[in-house]
Amino acid sequence: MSNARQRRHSEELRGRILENAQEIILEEGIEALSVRSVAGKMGYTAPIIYHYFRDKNELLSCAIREGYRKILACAAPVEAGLTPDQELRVSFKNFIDAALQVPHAYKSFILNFHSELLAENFVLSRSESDESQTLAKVISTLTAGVEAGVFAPCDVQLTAKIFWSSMFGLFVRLIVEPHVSQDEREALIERQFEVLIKGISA
Amino acid sequence: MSNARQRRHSEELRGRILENAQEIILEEGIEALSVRSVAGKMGYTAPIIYHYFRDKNELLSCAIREGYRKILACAAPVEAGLTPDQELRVSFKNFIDAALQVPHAYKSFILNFHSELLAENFVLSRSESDESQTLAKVISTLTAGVEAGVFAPCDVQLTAKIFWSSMFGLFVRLIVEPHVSQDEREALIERQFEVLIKGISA
Amino acid sequence: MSNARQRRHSEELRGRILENAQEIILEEGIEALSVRSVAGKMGYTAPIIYHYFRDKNELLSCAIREGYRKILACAAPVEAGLTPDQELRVSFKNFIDAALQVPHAYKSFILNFHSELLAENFVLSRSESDESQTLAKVISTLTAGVEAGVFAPCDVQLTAKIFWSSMFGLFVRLIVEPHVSQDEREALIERQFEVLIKGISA
Amino acid sequence: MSNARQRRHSEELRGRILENAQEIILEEGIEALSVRSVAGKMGYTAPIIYHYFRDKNELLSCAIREGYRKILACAAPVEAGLTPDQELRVSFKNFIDAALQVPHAYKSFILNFHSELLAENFVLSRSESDESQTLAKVISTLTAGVEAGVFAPCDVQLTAKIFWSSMFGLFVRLIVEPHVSQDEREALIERQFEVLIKGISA
DNA sequence: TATGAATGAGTATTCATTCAT
DNA sequence: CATGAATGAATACTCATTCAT
Repeated sequence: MSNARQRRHSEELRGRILENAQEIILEEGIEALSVRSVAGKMGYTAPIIYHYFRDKNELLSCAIREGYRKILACAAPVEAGLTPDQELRVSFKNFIDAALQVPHAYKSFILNFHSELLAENFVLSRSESDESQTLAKVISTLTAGVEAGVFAPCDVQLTAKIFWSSMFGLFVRLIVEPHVSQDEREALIERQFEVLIKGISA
Repeated sequence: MSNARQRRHSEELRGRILENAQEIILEEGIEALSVRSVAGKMGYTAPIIYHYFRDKNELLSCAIREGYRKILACAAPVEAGLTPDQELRVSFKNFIDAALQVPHAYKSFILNFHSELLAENFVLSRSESDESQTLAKVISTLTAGVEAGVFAPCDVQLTAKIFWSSMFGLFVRLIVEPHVSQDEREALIERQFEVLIKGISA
Repeated sequence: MSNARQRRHSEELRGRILENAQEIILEEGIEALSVRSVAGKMGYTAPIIYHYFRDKNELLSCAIREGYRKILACAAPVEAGLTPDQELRVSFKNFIDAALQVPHAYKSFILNFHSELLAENFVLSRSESDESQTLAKVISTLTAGVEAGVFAPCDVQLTAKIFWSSMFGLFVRLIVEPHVSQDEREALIERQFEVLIKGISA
Repeated sequence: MSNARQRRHSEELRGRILENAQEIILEEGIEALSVRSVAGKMGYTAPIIYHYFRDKNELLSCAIREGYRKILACAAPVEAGLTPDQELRVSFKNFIDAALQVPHAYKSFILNFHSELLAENFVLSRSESDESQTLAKVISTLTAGVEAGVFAPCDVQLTAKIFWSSMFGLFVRLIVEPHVSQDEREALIERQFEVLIKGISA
């Protein structure tokens, strides 16, 4: 068999390992992930993992990182033709709604402050030239709003960060507190937007 | 006599165990806490722990709960004679400043979503009659502000919650992202208050 | 307080320890008996046991021995005026019926072949002058039967032993096999007597 | 090739573990069997056991079951051409003689009322269609005897059971009481057969 | 008399990891 | 490529026992 095919096969297997690891994390929690549990889930035995990952830690890091990316990718794109404040509201609302349908995933991936992962997802401490994807859209929407005279002139970078972190706070609490009714949740999200939007309005 | 002294000794030892457990959690992370690690740290052997705690879980819960209380106790009380918005600003600012001096503690205790502890610290999902201490002060200040005509009339419960969770979000990010400069931090806190206060003002 | 009273108290406590140990054995099985479990059951702490028993083994031996004696004492005395074969039948029947009402007790005490206990309850290997209580009555009844011409002349000692051990075998199986219906049990006992009595009849 | 060899090796090792477990049970009693004791006896470390047995209980069950089978296998087959009563006498005699040469084994395995094993060895409570091997031969011999007019007509099932349990009782006592002389033993066995056979004769 | 403290030895079990094959 | 064997180091937990008080 050709070298190339082997390589493809090899990468594919590595990918499958990661997928299985993510499934275990989601379904049984992060401490249920063991070298053997992931190998066993795939019908393999433990040592095979070491062909593809140096040690358990590498496997774990990669799995969490990928899981995190997958989740962020879920954030639905926003339809065009909205006013800036609608845009902010809709995009966050979409994200939260999507997220709360798989709260487990978020608890495992977003709230897992795994050291290696953390550095990759800084939001407050990035330089302008290196903005996180997450933040970029907020910034552009805010800028548009300020230019349109809807939002008061301000340090857009700074404002985007506190907007984002405010929403993050509500988001985390909603994930972490399981007994908030749907109505209550809607009310909280709505009220938070109301306050924030009013707070940044012209 | 002996009885009393023994009892005091016993309680003191229990306390020391908890302190050592908290230190381990702080210094090495929560998964480094084992019955033996805490006993060993104190120069004891493992079984003695079971004199004071039914099992590891009880030890863990108590340690986390106490750690959490210690931290909350740090939140400095606010001086009198402030306007409602100043009061909110000062109390949160104090809390964040105090917290950021022991950021490790927060990562371990506040962000440790240990199941047993979580239930005790729900903020969003409490009924009115059972408000969390954390929230109570926010509510009373908001109410005072609304009555004074400083804040716009609103659902005070709801608004307090989103106020709190917004601050929580910023707070978590500040803990989690270690490379935010003091200036930047001040600016973020200031801006967030600005927006929130404006958002709820009359 | 007087020496005598102390002594009485001491013996009484020793007795209570044994009773509690027996209860544990009966209710939770023999491997549930630990120095601490028995002390705890009495509201005491473990070390007190060592005032009354050298070690756990002594406690265990004594408890089993006493339990065994209590059980044997249950064997109801037989009414007078019966023919020898009736007497045998009735006395064994009584014993088995009584025993099967607390099968747990038997499994724990009679079937517990604890080395020290065993020696005290030999049935086959006693000398004539040292017959076990258990056997004595069988022997006297057999003797009476032989003298009355109901049973065939024979080595009464030997016959008593095999009579006893035959019944013991049925008895053990009935205790050990829990799914024998009452009817089936009656039939087994009846048939066994029939065969044995016929086997020793004149 | 390698696959086959490995498999053989694997099964052999499993077998060796069981053998060592049985030896421990025989020599030191059943409560001396621990995962580590058996591994240690073989020069291995404990975890290897878990390659071959799910947990200690599986190891224990297998070991006891195998031990039991080995013992039953010892019961020598009976030569042909005997009368029914001779057949019964000889087969039981053989069994007892064989058994008493390894009395320890019996104490450990036959008298070990391990829950899982027990169910497999019920004798009294089996249905007709599901007779225990142990009982089957007794039944067939009895039937033959009844048909031949040697034994009195009777409920053969029932009679076989009491015949078996009577012998079981004697057998247990002989194992449990170590100080019965060979002569005495012979006499007991002989007398018991005499009585039983007379008891069921036509 | 009775206790609390403390321990040492032991239990079953899990896991990451290595290595020869 | 993949495995089975094997291990060392953990883990939580239990228990009998001792000793000073």
